Amino acid sequence: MSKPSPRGASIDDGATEFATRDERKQRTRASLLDAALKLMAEGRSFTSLGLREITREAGVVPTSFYRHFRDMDELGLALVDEGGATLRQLLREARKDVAPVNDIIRRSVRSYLQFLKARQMHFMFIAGERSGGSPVIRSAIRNQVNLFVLEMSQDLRRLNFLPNLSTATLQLLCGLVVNTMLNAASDILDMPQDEPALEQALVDNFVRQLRMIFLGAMNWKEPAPKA
Amino acid sequence: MSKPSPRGASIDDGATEFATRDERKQRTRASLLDAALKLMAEGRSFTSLGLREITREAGVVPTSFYRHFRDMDELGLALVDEGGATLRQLLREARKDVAPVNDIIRRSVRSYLQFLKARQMHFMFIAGERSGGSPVIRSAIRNQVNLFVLEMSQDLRRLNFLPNLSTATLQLLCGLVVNTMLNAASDILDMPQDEPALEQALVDNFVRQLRMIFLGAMNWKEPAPKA
DNA sequence: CTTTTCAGTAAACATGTGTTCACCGTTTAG
DNA sequence: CTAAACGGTGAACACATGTTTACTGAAAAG
Repeated sequence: MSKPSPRGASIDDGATEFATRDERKQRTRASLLDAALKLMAEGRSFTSLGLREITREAGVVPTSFYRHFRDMDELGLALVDEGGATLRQLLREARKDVAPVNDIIRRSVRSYLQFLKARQMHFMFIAGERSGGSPVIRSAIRNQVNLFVLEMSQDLRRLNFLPNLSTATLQLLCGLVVNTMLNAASDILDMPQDEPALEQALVDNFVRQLRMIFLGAMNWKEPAPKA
Repeated sequence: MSKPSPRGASIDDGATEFATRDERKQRTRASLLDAALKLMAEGRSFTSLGLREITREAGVVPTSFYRHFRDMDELGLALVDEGGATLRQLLREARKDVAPVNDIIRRSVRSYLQFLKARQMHFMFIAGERSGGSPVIRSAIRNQVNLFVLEMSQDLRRLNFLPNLSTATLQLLCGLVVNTMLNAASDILDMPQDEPALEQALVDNFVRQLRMIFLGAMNWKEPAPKA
């Protein structure tokens, strides 16, 4: 009659039995974070999540929450950190596919989509709470995204991509690309996932948008610095 | 002499006194909508708003809510309608400033900013709930935004702006512009409003992003239709 | 082996929630 | 002028919420 919790990872993995105390703690911490993400994936905003709701979903008693986070904001910030880590990982992944200068965009989009599917919830969280919800986590997300933009522009510079553009302009370009990326993310993740035709349409549109942006960047003329 | 009101010190507005019943109803309906917007402006997402909270802010008793909306979703959809109307009004406004083909972008941005300030909350709502929160209002917003993109592209066509671009490409361009607009909106509205220097930086960045996009559009080559 | 530490538990609390119901007083329609 | 329609009211309901307090039992430290 054991009704296991509906979470994906089953509770006793076998490994659970022989885990050190600290490992166990990190484990329930992670399941709290996962619970929050899962609830958001079902169409709720972060600010609408309740503490009890999360602990219920995570399979612990409400009071356990306080062993890990002072309040909901702290949990939200932890989620932002995870999201930031995901973004950085995406960037690290992208650094490998630098070889063919030919059809970069289409290639990059392909690996981005792959990454997007693998971390659906993180992207949903970032894209969703970037402009809505609690000011504190909103600004934390903005920081992470700005950092991402910065790193990306540095990568482009290092690759000698559009070498005649100033650093500021490269950052402008990357900001535009990242906005487009995140918009596309929430568009794509919102789709019924059994409609490959519609998804393909969205992806094609995404690719064309990027092409247009890069076309603009390639034809950009740096203004002479004002006297 | 006015006859003494039985409820004692009631503030008559003059206007309130001589309103027809239906006008009064629309008035409290509007104050419910405004209350919701105001609460969101204080840094909450729509899904986190409570029915009682809204009626409290609006100055009516909770049960009155049901005289206007079946539930919170219905109120949310009403807000989306208002937001859509705002967008359409922005477009109508923009149709007037078509004369100088010279520095269109800077001019358009200026009037956009003016509009943005005047309807802060609507834009905050649209930009904030576009990717987060309840699926039903999210998709409603998406509809309104798509409609806006469509109308805008038709306007550009009518103005013979970039006449060598196909309709699909014009829509692509407008989608990109609208995304950039909405992102800029939430960036700008988030700022402490007594920092004109930072705001100017954001606006400049916004203008440059648009320039880059339009540059891309101007250099766009329509692909030959595939055999 | 003993003692301390500490993640998770159980019960209780004050307060907030959405929704229902019968009711009132004015506006509207006949 | 009378009767109906109707926007707004107040009390009540069953239940959910965040947080506190004291407790448990196993892992870690001595």
